[in-house]
Amino acid sequence: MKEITGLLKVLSDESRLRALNLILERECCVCEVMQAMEVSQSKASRMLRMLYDVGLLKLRREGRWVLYSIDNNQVQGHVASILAGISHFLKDNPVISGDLKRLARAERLGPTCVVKGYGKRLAGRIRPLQSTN
Amino acid sequence: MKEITGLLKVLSDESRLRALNLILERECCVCEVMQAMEVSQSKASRMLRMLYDVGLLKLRREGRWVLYSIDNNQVQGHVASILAGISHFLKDNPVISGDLKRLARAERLGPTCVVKGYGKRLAGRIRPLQSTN
DNA sequence: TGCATACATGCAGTTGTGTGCATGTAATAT
DNA sequence: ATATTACATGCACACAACTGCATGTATGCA
Repeated sequence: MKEITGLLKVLSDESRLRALNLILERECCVCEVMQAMEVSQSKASRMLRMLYDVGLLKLRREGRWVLYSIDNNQVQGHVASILAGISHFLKDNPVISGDLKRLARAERLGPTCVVKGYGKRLAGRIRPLQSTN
Repeated sequence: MKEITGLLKVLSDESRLRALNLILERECCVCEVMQAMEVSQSKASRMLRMLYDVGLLKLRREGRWVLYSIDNNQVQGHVASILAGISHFLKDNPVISGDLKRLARAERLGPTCVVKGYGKRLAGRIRPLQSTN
């Protein structure tokens, strides 16, 4: 029972749905998601972690990067049909389209890619362009 | 976007999923749901109302009763496949089975059916057997 | 070995959610 | 009309969720 309610709870957040949609497009690292969605690094990391925790994503390390992708061993049967049902609501949505457009331009350069040329830690300083959500 | 997140948010609560499952079994009034789930009248009313508000249920009045049932005009296509996916997680669940068993014994007698013989208002006094959830 | 980078996470503040209690509303019966 | 019944809802409180900030951890490079 907690299995399904936990899954639905994670999926019932717009930001996490947007993040999931990016991963459905292709494997992503955290910094690509934060660029595509224009959110803070900690938020991007947490969204992916929550999707991972309910078994939707798997991860692999590649150098300094952590790459998240759909865990097709887990996303099967009923879970897959739920996701399929959800993803149809995301088609033709301007927010989703914008995310995908920015993802195409995103570079795997980490949190500092948005504000370059600083010698100091910046991860916490990258702010979402709109503060809501 | 709010359409799908709102739907998932309503579905991400165990109690509401149990209530939905009862309505999937058959049309129910509020007092039948409260008996089957052993919850308070206000909680039963609110759960059904929330399922109604996101378009999963329709209602009709019959005398003093308000009967909720699946709104098959709305529950189609992607929404239907999401519900189908969810309902598979509910099969063979002891809580769900208990709800259905009590629903079979439930009578359409209103909130007072559990504690009979009182001359005074009782609706607010019917308490869930377990206070959790 | 020290530093930079990519990601994770503890903490705190704000906001949202779930629920009981009490009461309101609408329909029916006497 | 008045009382009773079935359901709805305002209010308050407790608890959970979301997120920014600051910092921790792990990997790679010079």
